[in-house]
Amino acid sequence: MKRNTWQREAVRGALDANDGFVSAQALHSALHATGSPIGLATVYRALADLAVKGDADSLQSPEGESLYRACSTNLHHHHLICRNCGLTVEIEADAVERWAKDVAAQNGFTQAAHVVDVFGLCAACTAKAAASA
Amino acid sequence: MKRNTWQREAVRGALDANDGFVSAQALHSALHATGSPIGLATVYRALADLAVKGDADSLQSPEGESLYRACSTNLHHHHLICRNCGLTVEIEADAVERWAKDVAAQNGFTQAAHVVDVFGLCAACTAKAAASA
DNA sequence: GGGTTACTTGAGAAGTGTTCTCGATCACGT
DNA sequence: ACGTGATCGAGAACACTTCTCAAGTAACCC
Ligand SMILES: [Mn+2]
Ligand SMILES: [Mn+2]
Ligand SMILES: [Zn+2]
Ligand SMILES: [Zn+2]
Repeated sequence: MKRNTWQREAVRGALDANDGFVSAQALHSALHATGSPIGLATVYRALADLAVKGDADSLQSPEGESLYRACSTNLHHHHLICRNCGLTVEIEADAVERWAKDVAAQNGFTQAAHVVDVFGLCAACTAKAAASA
Repeated sequence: MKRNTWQREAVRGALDANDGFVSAQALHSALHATGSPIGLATVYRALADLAVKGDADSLQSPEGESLYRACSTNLHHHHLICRNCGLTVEIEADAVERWAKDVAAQNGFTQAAHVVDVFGLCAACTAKAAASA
């Protein structure tokens, strides 16, 4: 049985307050900035739990860090992520789903899972980069 | 100018001898097993160089480890990977390429890159798993 | 070939993200 | 309230990767 603690609520709240993908450490810093004394290990545990329960999506940044996000739907979908500010657009593509399943089956693979993410610079960050260049 | 050392050749050779994706540490172990005294840092450096030159493909395992592979083509493609034995099938899918480009453009994202990998259990590993179950 | 020089190597230290340990704390059913 | 076991948090431990720097050596020049 899972207990309700202010720590778990704080993590969920911080996730909800962020619209992009964030790392455990970034979330911990954000919480500390608001005065919360929550421990880093607890943030990691809470995020892992949320991901397992399906209440949060997680992915690895190109640099290998685990990022989390409270998504609007718990249906399977993918993401278009700004590598500068973390802004995220949820995308779904049945064609890609079918393709992934088919390519695995055609090669005799079972228990197939896929990683499909698109990283780029969002419009705002693109404009900012152009201005400072 | 980049020098030719037996270390670099050894890494390239070990990569070529492997048909699946392997980690730097696994490659280092394999080399040591053959009696090579090559250093771990050197393996990391050689693999990074190969990846930059386009002579090796790299991706992150679901566990966050960087894996490398000498692919048969240096054209853009993706992979179907056995998460048990590392066996890899190279796949290309123009439809996915187009989709990735379009979804980024439609949302105002620039400099889009995509991560598309399929992980599963190859036929052999599937059979082995069934037999031991 | 011998000398010069800058690139490369490797052992270990350091860095980074994440998980583990374990005594203290606290949620929750009774 | 109480008891009990889940949860917390500080720091240690871990796994992977990169850095440091003294020693080694490939490549260029003569
Ligand atoms: Mn999908
Ligand atoms: Mn592609
Ligand atoms: Zn952005
Ligand atoms: Zn396999």
